[in-house]
Amino acid sequence: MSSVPAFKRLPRAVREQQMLDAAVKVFSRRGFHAASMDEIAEDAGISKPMVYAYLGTKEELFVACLHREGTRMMQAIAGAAAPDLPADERLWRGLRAFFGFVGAYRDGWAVLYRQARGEQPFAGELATMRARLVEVVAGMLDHALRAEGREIAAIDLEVVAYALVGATESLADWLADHPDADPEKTATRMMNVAWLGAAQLLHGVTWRPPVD
Amino acid sequence: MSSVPAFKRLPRAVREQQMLDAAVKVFSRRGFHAASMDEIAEDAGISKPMVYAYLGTKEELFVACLHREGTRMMQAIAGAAAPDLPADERLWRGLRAFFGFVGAYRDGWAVLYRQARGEQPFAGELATMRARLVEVVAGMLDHALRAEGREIAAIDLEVVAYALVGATESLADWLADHPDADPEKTATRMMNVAWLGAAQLLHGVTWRPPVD
DNA sequence: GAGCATACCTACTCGTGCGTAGGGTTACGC
DNA sequence: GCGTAACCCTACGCACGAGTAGGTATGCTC
Repeated sequence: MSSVPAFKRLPRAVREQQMLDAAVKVFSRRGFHAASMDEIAEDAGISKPMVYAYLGTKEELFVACLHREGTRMMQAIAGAAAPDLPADERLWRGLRAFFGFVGAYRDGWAVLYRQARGEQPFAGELATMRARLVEVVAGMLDHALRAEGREIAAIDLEVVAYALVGATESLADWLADHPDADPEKTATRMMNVAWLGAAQLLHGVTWRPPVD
Repeated sequence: MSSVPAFKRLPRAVREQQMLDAAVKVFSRRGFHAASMDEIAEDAGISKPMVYAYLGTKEELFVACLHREGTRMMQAIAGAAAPDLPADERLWRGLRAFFGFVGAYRDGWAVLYRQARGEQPFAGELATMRARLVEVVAGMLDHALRAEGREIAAIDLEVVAYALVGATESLADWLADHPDADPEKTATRMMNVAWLGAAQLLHGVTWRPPVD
Protein backbone atom coordinates (compact mmCIF):
# COMPACT_ATOMS: atom_id res chain seq x y z
CA MET A 1 0.00 0.00 0.00
CA SER A 2 0.79 3.65 0.30
CA SER A 3 2.72 3.91 -2.95
CA VAL A 4 3.07 7.65 -2.38
CA PRO A 5 3.95 8.39 1.22
CA ALA A 6 1.87 11.49 1.86
CA PHE A 7 4.94 13.41 2.98
CA LYS A 8 8.57 12.74 3.33
CA ARG A 9 10.47 11.39 6.23
CA LEU A 10 13.21 13.76 7.16
CA PRO A 11 16.29 13.44 9.38
CA ARG A 12 16.05 14.78 12.87
CA ALA A 13 18.28 17.82 12.39
CA VAL A 14 16.10 19.14 9.58
CA ARG A 15 12.83 18.61 11.41
CA GLU A 16 14.20 20.30 14.50
CA GLN A 17 14.95 23.44 12.52
CA GLN A 18 11.49 23.38 10.96
CA MET A 19 9.97 23.06 14.40
CA LEU A 20 12.05 25.93 15.72
CA ASP A 21 11.02 28.07 12.76
CA ALA A 22 7.39 27.32 13.42
CA ALA A 23 7.78 27.87 17.15
CA VAL A 24 9.41 31.26 16.68
CA LYS A 25 6.64 32.27 14.33
CA VAL A 26 3.80 31.14 16.56
CA PHE A 27 5.33 32.35 19.82
CA SER A 28 5.89 35.71 18.19
CA ARG A 29 2.38 35.97 16.84
CA ARG A 30 0.50 34.74 19.90
CA GLY A 31 2.81 35.15 22.83
CA PHE A 32 4.17 32.32 24.96
CA HIS A 33 1.02 31.32 26.81
CA ALA A 34 -1.49 31.86 24.05
CA ALA A 35 0.63 29.78 21.69
CA SER A 36 -0.45 26.14 21.63
CA MET A 37 1.80 23.21 20.98
CA ASP A 38 -0.82 21.93 18.54
CA GLU A 39 -0.54 25.04 16.43
CA ILE A 40 3.23 24.93 16.44
CA ALA A 41 3.18 21.28 15.43
CA GLU A 42 0.68 21.94 12.68
CA ASP A 43 2.66 24.88 11.40
CA ALA A 44 5.78 22.75 11.29
CA GLY A 45 3.86 20.16 9.26
CA ILE A 46 4.29 17.50 11.91
CA SER A 47 2.33 16.00 14.80
CA LYS A 48 2.63 17.07 18.39
CA PRO A 49 4.39 14.05 19.88
CA MET A 50 7.29 14.65 17.50
CA VAL A 51 7.81 18.07 18.98
CA TYR A 52 7.90 16.57 22.46
CA ALA A 53 10.24 13.83 21.32
CA TYR A 54 12.74 16.25 19.81
CA LEU A 55 12.53 19.50 21.71
CA GLY A 56 10.85 18.59 25.00
CA THR A 57 8.28 20.59 26.94
CA LYS A 58 6.84 23.91 25.92
CA GLU A 59 9.24 25.76 28.19
CA GLU A 60 12.22 23.88 26.86
CA LEU A 61 11.06 24.60 23.35
CA PHE A 62 10.83 28.28 24.09
CA VAL A 63 14.29 28.30 25.63
CA ALA A 64 15.60 26.55 22.53
CA CYS A 65 14.09 29.34 20.42
CA LEU A 66 15.62 31.99 22.64
CA HIS A 67 18.97 30.29 22.38
CA ARG A 68 19.00 29.99 18.63
CA GLU A 69 17.91 33.54 18.00
CA GLY A 70 20.12 34.92 20.74
CA THR A 71 23.18 33.15 19.40
CA ARG A 72 22.47 34.35 15.89
CA MET A 73 22.25 37.90 17.13
CA MET A 74 25.38 37.76 19.22
CA GLN A 75 27.35 36.29 16.37
CA ALA A 76 26.14 38.96 13.99
CA ILE A 77 27.31 41.66 16.38
CA ALA A 78 30.54 40.05 17.46
CA GLY A 79 31.50 39.39 13.88
CA ALA A 80 31.15 43.06 13.02
CA ALA A 81 32.94 44.85 15.84
CA ALA A 82 36.64 44.11 15.76
CA PRO A 83 38.19 44.95 19.14
CA ASP A 84 41.16 46.89 17.79
CA LEU A 85 39.14 49.66 16.18
CA PRO A 86 38.49 53.06 17.78
CA ALA A 87 35.42 53.18 19.97
CA ASP A 88 33.15 55.17 17.67
CA GLU A 89 33.93 52.89 14.79
CA ARG A 90 33.18 49.83 16.91
CA LEU A 91 29.95 51.29 18.16
CA TRP A 92 28.86 52.12 14.66
CA ARG A 93 29.61 48.68 13.29
CA GLY A 94 27.97 46.99 16.23
CA LEU A 95 24.82 49.06 15.81
CA ARG A 96 24.71 48.47 12.10
CA ALA A 97 25.02 44.73 12.58
CA PHE A 98 22.40 44.76 15.30
CA PHE A 99 19.79 46.64 13.33
CA GLY A 100 20.61 44.59 10.29
CA PHE A 101 19.85 41.49 12.31
CA VAL A 102 16.58 42.86 13.62
CA GLY A 103 15.57 43.91 10.14
CA ALA A 104 16.27 40.46 8.78
CA TYR A 105 14.64 38.47 11.59
CA ARG A 106 11.84 40.84 12.59
CA ASP A 107 9.59 38.04 13.83
CA GLY A 108 12.34 36.19 15.54
CA TRP A 109 13.82 39.02 17.43
CA ALA A 110 11.15 41.46 18.33
CA VAL A 111 8.76 38.98 19.66
CA LEU A 112 11.01 36.55 21.40
CA TYR A 113 12.72 39.47 23.05
CA ARG A 114 9.48 41.17 23.95
CA GLN A 115 8.02 37.90 25.17
CA ALA A 116 10.94 36.87 27.27
CA ARG A 117 10.95 40.10 29.25
CA GLY A 118 7.58 39.45 30.75
CA GLU A 119 7.58 35.75 31.53
CA GLN A 120 9.30 34.95 34.80
CA PRO A 121 11.03 31.71 33.77
CA PHE A 122 12.85 33.34 30.87
CA ALA A 123 13.56 36.80 32.18
CA GLY A 124 16.83 35.53 33.59
CA GLU A 125 17.96 34.04 30.33
CA LEU A 126 17.31 37.37 28.67
CA ALA A 127 18.90 39.40 31.43
CA THR A 128 22.12 37.48 30.90
CA MET A 129 22.22 38.35 27.23
CA ARG A 130 21.46 41.97 27.90
CA ALA A 131 24.06 42.06 30.65
CA ARG A 132 26.68 40.91 28.19
CA LEU A 133 25.68 43.70 25.83
CA VAL A 134 25.76 46.29 28.58
CA GLU A 135 29.19 45.11 29.60
CA VAL A 136 30.49 45.41 26.07
CA VAL A 137 29.15 48.93 25.70
CA ALA A 138 30.43 49.94 29.12
CA GLY A 139 33.82 48.54 28.18
CA MET A 140 33.86 50.63 25.03
CA LEU A 141 32.98 53.79 26.90
CA ASP A 142 35.59 53.09 29.53
CA HIS A 143 38.22 52.46 26.90
CA ALA A 144 37.41 55.71 25.14
CA LEU A 145 37.53 57.60 28.42
CA ARG A 146 40.90 56.23 29.42
CA ALA A 147 42.23 57.15 26.01
CA GLU A 148 41.41 60.73 26.90
CA GLY A 149 42.92 60.45 30.34
CA ARG A 150 39.56 60.62 32.09
CA GLU A 151 37.72 58.32 34.40
CA ILE A 152 34.28 58.10 35.94
CA ALA A 153 32.70 55.83 38.53
CA ALA A 154 32.02 52.31 37.31
CA ILE A 155 28.38 52.53 38.30
CA ASP A 156 27.85 55.66 36.23
CA LEU A 157 29.40 53.90 33.29
CA GLU A 158 27.11 50.96 33.77
CA VAL A 159 24.04 53.12 33.96
CA VAL A 160 24.96 55.06 30.85
CA ALA A 161 25.59 51.82 29.03
CA TYR A 162 22.26 50.55 30.27
CA ALA A 163 20.51 53.61 28.90
CA LEU A 164 22.20 53.25 25.54
CA VAL A 165 21.27 49.60 25.29
CA GLY A 166 17.72 50.50 26.27
CA ALA A 167 17.50 53.19 23.63
CA THR A 168 18.79 50.74 21.06
CA GLU A 169 16.27 48.07 21.99
CA SER A 170 13.56 50.66 21.83
CA LEU A 171 14.53 51.62 18.31
CA ALA A 172 14.68 47.95 17.42
CA ASP A 173 11.07 47.65 18.49
CA TRP A 174 10.28 50.66 16.37
CA LEU A 175 12.04 49.05 13.45
CA ALA A 176 10.20 45.79 13.94
CA ASP A 177 6.90 47.65 13.85
CA HIS A 178 7.78 49.63 10.72
CA PRO A 179 8.47 47.09 7.99
CA ASP A 180 9.30 49.79 5.46
CA ALA A 181 11.96 51.43 7.58
CA ASP A 182 15.59 50.99 6.62
CA PRO A 183 17.80 49.26 9.21
CA GLU A 184 20.89 51.13 8.10
CA LYS A 185 19.20 54.47 8.49
CA THR A 186 17.87 53.48 11.88
CA ALA A 187 21.38 52.57 12.94
CA THR A 188 22.60 55.96 11.82
CA ARG A 189 19.94 57.69 13.84
CA MET A 190 20.81 55.67 16.89
CA MET A 191 24.45 56.55 16.38
CA ASN A 192 23.52 60.21 16.42
CA VAL A 193 21.64 59.90 19.66
CA ALA A 194 24.22 57.74 21.29
CA TRP A 195 27.42 59.34 20.25
CA LEU A 196 26.65 62.96 19.82
CA GLY A 197 23.75 63.27 22.14
CA ALA A 198 20.65 65.31 21.87
CA ALA A 199 22.38 68.56 22.75
CA GLN A 200 24.92 68.25 19.97
CA LEU A 201 22.14 67.39 17.60
CA LEU A 202 20.29 70.49 18.64
CA HIS A 203 23.33 72.56 17.69
CA GLY A 204 23.27 71.12 14.25
CA VAL A 205 26.28 68.84 14.53
CA THR A 206 25.70 65.58 12.72
CA TRP A 207 27.64 62.38 12.77
CA ARG A 208 27.81 60.66 9.42
CA PRO A 209 28.66 57.07 8.65
CA PRO A 210 32.10 56.69 7.07
CA VAL A 211 31.91 56.01 3.35
CA ASP A 212 33.88 52.83 2.76
CA MET B 1 -26.21 34.38 65.26
CA SER B 2 -22.94 35.78 64.07
CA SER B 3 -22.63 38.43 66.76
CA VAL B 4 -19.23 39.43 65.36
CA PRO B 5 -19.35 39.56 61.58
CA ALA B 6 -16.03 37.95 60.74
CA PHE B 7 -15.02 40.93 58.64
CA LYS B 8 -16.52 44.18 57.68
CA ARG B 9 -18.80 44.98 54.82
CA LEU B 10 -17.34 47.80 52.84
CA PRO B 11 -18.69 50.12 50.16
CA ARG B 12 -17.95 49.29 46.59
CA ALA B 13 -15.46 52.07 45.90
CA VAL B 14 -13.21 50.92 48.74
CA ARG B 15 -13.33 47.26 47.79
CA GLU B 16 -12.54 48.09 44.20
CA GLN B 17 -9.36 49.83 45.23
CA GLN B 18 -8.38 46.91 47.46
CA MET B 19 -8.95 44.57 44.56
CA LEU B 20 -6.88 46.70 42.23
CA ASP B 21 -4.09 46.85 44.80
CA ALA B 22 -4.12 43.09 45.09
CA ALA B 23 -4.32 42.62 41.34
CA VAL B 24 -1.35 44.88 40.68
CA LYS B 25 0.65 43.02 43.29
CA VAL B 26 -0.20 39.55 42.02
CA PHE B 27 0.07 40.40 38.33
CA SER B 28 3.44 41.92 39.00
CA ARG B 29 4.70 38.96 40.98
CA ARG B 30 3.40 36.20 38.74
CA GLY B 31 2.76 37.73 35.35
CA PHE B 32 -0.61 38.00 33.67
CA HIS B 33 -1.20 34.37 32.80
CA ALA B 34 0.35 32.76 35.84
CA ALA B 35 -1.69 35.01 38.09
CA SER B 36 -4.91 33.36 39.18
CA MET B 37 -8.12 35.16 39.96
CA ASP B 38 -8.36 33.07 43.10
CA GLU B 39 -5.06 34.39 44.39
CA ILE B 40 -6.01 37.96 43.61
CA ALA B 41 -9.31 37.53 45.38
CA GLU B 42 -7.66 35.94 48.39
CA ASP B 43 -5.03 38.65 48.54
CA ALA B 44 -7.75 41.29 48.46
CA GLY B 45 -9.45 39.53 51.36
CA ILE B 46 -12.55 38.82 49.34
CA SER B 47 -14.06 35.99 47.34
CA LYS B 48 -13.75 35.53 43.63
CA PRO B 49 -17.29 36.31 42.49
CA MET B 50 -16.96 39.76 44.02
CA VAL B 51 -14.04 40.49 41.76
CA TYR B 52 -16.09 39.45 38.75
CA ALA B 53 -19.05 41.48 39.95
CA TYR B 54 -17.02 44.66 40.34
CA LEU B 55 -14.18 44.55 37.85
CA GLY B 56 -15.27 41.98 35.29
CA THR B 57 -13.12 39.38 33.54
CA LYS B 58 -9.44 38.83 34.07
CA GLU B 59 -8.60 40.88 31.00
CA GLU B 60 -10.84 43.72 32.06
CA LEU B 61 -9.27 43.61 35.48
CA PHE B 62 -5.80 43.86 34.00
CA VAL B 63 -6.84 46.77 31.81
CA ALA B 64 -8.25 48.48 34.87
CA CYS B 65 -4.88 48.06 36.57
CA LEU B 66 -3.08 49.44 33.55
CA HIS B 67 -5.40 52.40 33.49
CA ARG B 68 -5.04 53.29 37.12
CA GLU B 69 -1.28 53.03 37.16
CA GLY B 70 -0.93 54.74 33.82
CA THR B 71 -3.09 57.64 34.87
CA ARG B 72 -1.16 58.03 38.09
CA MET B 73 2.07 58.16 36.15
CA MET B 74 0.85 60.62 33.57
CA GLN B 75 -0.50 62.90 36.24
CA ALA B 76 2.77 62.79 38.13
CA ILE B 77 4.65 63.83 35.03
CA ALA B 78 2.18 66.36 33.72
CA GLY B 79 1.98 68.00 37.12
CA ALA B 80 5.72 68.52 37.16
CA ALA B 81 6.49 69.89 33.71
CA ALA B 82 4.97 73.32 33.26
CA PRO B 83 4.76 74.12 29.55
CA ASP B 84 6.19 77.64 29.79
CA LEU B 85 9.60 76.57 31.06
CA PRO B 86 12.67 76.19 28.84
CA ALA B 87 13.04 72.75 27.33
CA ASP B 88 15.92 71.51 29.46
CA GLU B 89 14.13 72.54 32.62
CA ARG B 90 10.97 70.75 31.49
CA LEU B 91 12.86 67.65 30.55
CA TRP B 92 14.59 67.59 33.90
CA ARG B 93 11.39 68.01 35.87
CA GLY B 94 9.60 65.44 33.80
CA LEU B 95 12.37 62.92 34.31
CA ARG B 96 12.53 63.58 38.01
CA ALA B 97 8.81 63.09 38.36
CA PHE B 98 8.92 59.95 36.28
CA PHE B 99 11.70 58.27 38.23
CA GLY B 100 10.11 59.42 41.44
CA PHE B 101 6.95 57.66 40.40
CA VAL B 102 8.75 54.48 39.47
CA GLY B 103 10.65 54.53 42.73
CA ALA B 104 7.44 54.90 44.70
CA TYR B 105 5.38 52.32 42.82
CA ARG B 106 8.07 49.83 41.90
CA ASP B 107 5.68 46.90 41.84
CA GLY B 108 2.97 48.74 40.05
CA TRP B 109 5.01 50.21 37.34
CA ALA B 110 7.79 47.93 36.39
CA VAL B 111 5.77 44.81 36.23
CA LEU B 112 2.58 46.05 34.68
CA TYR B 113 4.62 47.84 32.12
CA ARG B 114 6.84 44.87 31.46
CA GLN B 115 3.86 42.58 31.35
CA ALA B 116 1.78 44.65 29.01
CA ARG B 117 4.49 44.77 26.36
CA GLY B 118 4.32 41.07 25.71
CA GLU B 119 0.64 40.22 25.87
CA GLN B 120 -1.12 40.97 22.62
CA PRO B 121 -4.42 42.26 23.99
CA PHE B 122 -2.71 44.98 26.00
CA ALA B 123 0.16 45.96 23.78
CA GLY B 124 -2.07 48.49 22.07
CA GLU B 125 -3.14 50.08 25.33
CA LEU B 126 0.49 50.47 26.26
CA ALA B 127 1.54 51.72 22.87
CA THR B 128 -0.96 54.55 23.20
CA MET B 129 0.53 55.68 26.47
CA ARG B 130 4.04 55.49 25.15
CA ALA B 131 3.00 57.33 22.01
CA ARG B 132 1.76 60.20 24.12
CA LEU B 133 5.10 60.31 25.90
CA VAL B 134 7.02 60.22 22.65
CA GLU B 135 4.92 63.05 21.31
CA VAL B 136 5.57 65.17 24.35
CA VAL B 137 9.31 64.61 24.11
CA ALA B 138 9.33 65.22 20.38
CA GLY B 139 7.38 68.41 20.93
CA MET B 140 9.96 69.58 23.43
CA LEU B 141 12.82 68.88 21.08
CA ASP B 142 11.07 70.62 18.25
CA HIS B 143 10.37 73.62 20.40
CA ALA B 144 13.97 73.86 21.45
CA LEU B 145 15.13 73.55 17.86
CA ARG B 146 12.87 76.29 16.58
CA ALA B 147 14.10 78.54 19.35
CA GLU B 148 17.53 78.16 17.81
CA GLY B 149 16.25 78.73 14.33
CA ARG B 150 16.83 75.15 13.25
CA GLU B 151 14.59 72.42 11.96
CA ILE B 152 14.87 68.73 11.20
CA ALA B 153 12.58 66.19 9.59
CA ALA B 154 9.61 65.17 11.73
CA ILE B 155 10.47 61.52 11.43
CA ASP B 156 13.99 62.08 12.73
CA LEU B 157 12.54 63.94 15.64
CA GLU B 158 10.17 61.12 16.37
CA VAL B 159 12.90 58.53 16.25
CA VAL B 160 15.13 60.50 18.55
CA ALA B 161 12.25 60.96 20.94
CA TYR B 162 11.57 57.24 20.71
CA ALA B 163 15.15 56.47 21.61
CA LEU B 164 15.07 58.81 24.58
CA VAL B 165 11.85 57.31 25.87
CA GLY B 166 13.32 53.85 25.42
CA ALA B 167 16.45 54.78 27.31
CA THR B 168 14.33 56.18 30.10
CA GLU B 169 12.18 53.08 30.35
CA SER B 170 15.30 51.00 30.40
CA LEU B 171 16.68 52.95 33.33
CA ALA B 172 13.31 52.64 35.02
CA ASP B 173 13.66 48.87 34.77
CA TRP B 174 17.10 49.18 36.23
CA LEU B 175 15.73 51.26 39.05
CA ALA B 176 12.95 48.79 39.72
CA ASP B 177 15.52 46.02 40.01
CA HIS B 178 17.80 48.00 42.33
CA PRO B 179 15.73 48.85 45.40
CA ASP B 180 18.61 50.73 47.00
CA ALA B 181 19.16 53.05 44.08
CA ASP B 182 18.11 56.67 44.38
CA PRO B 183 15.43 57.82 41.91
CA GLU B 184 16.73 61.39 41.92
CA LYS B 185 20.23 60.28 41.06
CA THR B 186 18.94 58.02 38.34
CA ALA B 187 17.05 60.94 36.86
CA THR B 188 20.23 63.00 36.88
CA ARG B 189 22.11 60.28 35.07
CA MET B 190 19.39 60.01 32.48
CA MET B 191 19.49 63.74 32.03
CA ASN B 192 23.19 63.53 31.29
CA VAL B 193 22.68 60.92 28.65
CA ALA B 194 19.69 62.60 27.12
CA TRP B 195 20.71 66.20 27.15
CA LEU B 196 24.42 66.22 26.83
CA GLY B 197 24.93 62.95 25.12
CA ALA B 198 27.64 60.42 25.47
CA ALA B 199 30.18 62.43 23.53
CA GLN B 200 29.83 65.46 25.76
CA LEU B 201 30.10 63.23 28.76
CA LEU B 202 33.28 61.80 27.37
CA HIS B 203 34.72 65.29 27.17
CA GLY B 204 34.00 65.83 30.81
CA VAL B 205 31.09 68.21 30.50
CA THR B 206 28.49 67.46 33.11
CA TRP B 207 24.98 68.70 33.47
CA ARG B 208 23.95 69.41 37.03
CA PRO B 209 20.48 69.75 38.47
CA PRO B 210 19.65 73.34 39.45
CA VAL B 211 19.80 73.88 43.20
CA ASP B 212 16.44 75.35 44.17
C1' DG C 1 15.14 -10.33 3.81
C1' DA C 2 15.41 -10.38 9.02
C1' DG C 3 16.16 -7.29 12.58
C1' DC C 4 16.27 -2.87 14.48
C1' DA C 5 16.29 1.83 15.08
C1' DT C 6 14.21 5.88 13.75
C1' DA C 7 10.53 8.72 12.00
C1' DC C 8 5.82 9.37 12.56
C1' DC C 9 0.76 9.02 13.80
C1' DT C 10 -4.15 8.96 16.18
C1' DA C 11 -6.38 9.33 20.17
C1' DC C 12 -6.56 9.66 24.59
C1' DT C 13 -5.92 11.51 30.10
C1' DC C 14 -6.04 14.89 33.29
C1' DG C 15 -4.95 19.10 35.75
C1' DT C 16 -5.77 23.81 36.02
C1' DG C 17 -8.28 27.90 36.44
C1' DC C 18 -11.85 31.01 34.35
C1' DG C 19 -16.32 32.22 34.97
C1' DT C 20 -21.17 31.35 37.18
C1' DA C 21 -25.32 29.54 39.53
C1' DG C 22 -27.79 30.06 43.38
C1' DG C 23 -28.33 31.43 47.84
C1' DG C 24 -27.35 33.91 52.49
C1' DT C 25 -26.87 38.19 55.39
C1' DT C 26 -26.52 42.98 56.71
C1' DA C 27 -27.94 47.82 56.27
C1' DC C 28 -31.13 51.30 55.20
C1' DG C 29 -35.34 53.73 53.85
C1' DC C 30 -40.17 54.33 55.11
C1' DG D 1 -40.71 45.75 61.17
C1' DC D 2 -40.67 44.93 56.45
C1' DG D 3 -39.13 45.26 51.76
C1' DT D 4 -35.41 45.96 48.96
C1' DA D 5 -30.95 46.55 47.49
C1' DA D 6 -26.36 46.06 48.17
C1' DC D 7 -22.68 43.07 49.87
C1' DC D 8 -20.78 38.56 50.14
C1' DC D 9 -20.26 33.44 50.12
C1' DT D 10 -19.67 28.16 48.88
C1' DA D 11 -19.73 25.53 45.65
C1' DC D 12 -19.67 23.84 40.83
C1' DG D 13 -19.43 23.39 35.22
C1' DC D 14 -16.68 23.31 31.61
C1' DA D 15 -13.27 24.25 28.07
C1' DC D 16 -8.75 24.30 26.79
C1' DG D 17 -4.33 22.66 26.15
C1' DA D 18 -0.03 20.23 28.00
C1' DG D 19 1.81 15.97 27.86
C1' DT D 20 1.47 10.55 26.89
C1' DA D 21 0.30 5.70 25.60
C1' DG D 22 0.61 2.61 22.30
C1' DG D 23 1.02 1.44 17.68
C1' DT D 24 2.44 1.76 12.38
C1' DA D 25 5.48 2.41 8.54
C1' DT D 26 10.01 3.21 6.44
C1' DG D 27 14.65 2.95 5.62
C1' DC D 28 19.46 0.92 6.91
C1' DT D 29 22.65 -2.67 8.11
C1' DC D 30 24.60 -7.24 7.54
